[in-house]
Amino acid sequence: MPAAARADDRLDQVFHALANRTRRALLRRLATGTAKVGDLAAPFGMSLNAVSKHILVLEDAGLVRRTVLGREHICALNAGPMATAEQWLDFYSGYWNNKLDRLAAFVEKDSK
Amino acid sequence: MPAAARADDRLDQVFHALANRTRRALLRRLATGTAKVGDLAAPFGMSLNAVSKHILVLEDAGLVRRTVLGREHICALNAGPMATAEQWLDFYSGYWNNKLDRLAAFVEKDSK
DNA sequence: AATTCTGTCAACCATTTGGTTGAATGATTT
DNA sequence: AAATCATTCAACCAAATGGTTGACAGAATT
Repeated sequence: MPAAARADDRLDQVFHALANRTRRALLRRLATGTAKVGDLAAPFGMSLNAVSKHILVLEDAGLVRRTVLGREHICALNAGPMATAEQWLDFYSGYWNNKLDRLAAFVEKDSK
Repeated sequence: MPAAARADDRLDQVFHALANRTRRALLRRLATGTAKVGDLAAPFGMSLNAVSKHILVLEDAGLVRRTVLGREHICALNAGPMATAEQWLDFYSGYWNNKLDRLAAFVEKDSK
C-alpha cells in the first residue's frame, strides 16, 4: 500500500464526514465541550440510532474521540484532522483571486 | 427555505465533491491550466463517462466551470468555493492545539 | 433481583454513489 | 455526404449512505 494512499484515505474520510450538515452540527456542539451521545442526539429530529451512526463516521475520520464511562459514552472534539483538510485546501489559496477568469482568458485568446 | 440552508447545501456539495480522490486529482490537474474533458480523463484508469460524471459533480459544487467550444468542453478550476470550505474549517483552528486533551481533562476531573 | 437507563447491534429500506456499456448528438475532417 | 471525433444521455448494476425499528448488553437505580 503506497504511502500516498493512506493520506488520500484520510482525506476521503474527513471530507466525507464533513459533507453532512448533521455531522457538522455535531462538531459545532462538541466545540463547546464534551457531551454524551444522548445529549448530542437530543436537539436533532432523528433517532438516537441515526445520530449514533453519525458519531461513528466522525470517529472513523478521527474528528471525535470517545471514552466509555460506565454506561455513558463521552465524546470530545478532535480537530486535528481538520488541519490536514485545511492544508489540502490551502494549496488552492493562490487560485482564489481572479483566476476565475482563466477560462475567459482562454476563450478570448482562442477566438483571436 | 431559510437562508442558512442554502449555505449548508453549498458546504454539503463542496465537501462531498472533495471527498473523492479522483475528483481531487482532477482539481490538481486543473490547477495547472484549463483542459478538455478527454484530456482530463486520459490519465485515469476508468471510462471517459465516469470522469465526465465526476466533472459534473465538481461543476455542481461550483469548483469547475465549463465552456463549450465547438465539440470540445473546456474545463477550468474555480477555487472560490474552497475558500468557503476553508472558512468553515477555520472556526476550528483554535482547537487544533492540545484541545485533544479535553477528554482526558474531563475524565480526570470526573474521577477525582 | 427487577427495572430502567444509555447506547450499540442487526436487519431492513429508499436513495445516492461510482462505475459500466451502448446509443445518440453535434462538430469536424475527409 | 460519409466518417470520425468529443461528449453527453440513458439504462443498468453493486455498494455505500442515511434513515428507520426492534432486540440486545451492560450499568445504575430502586
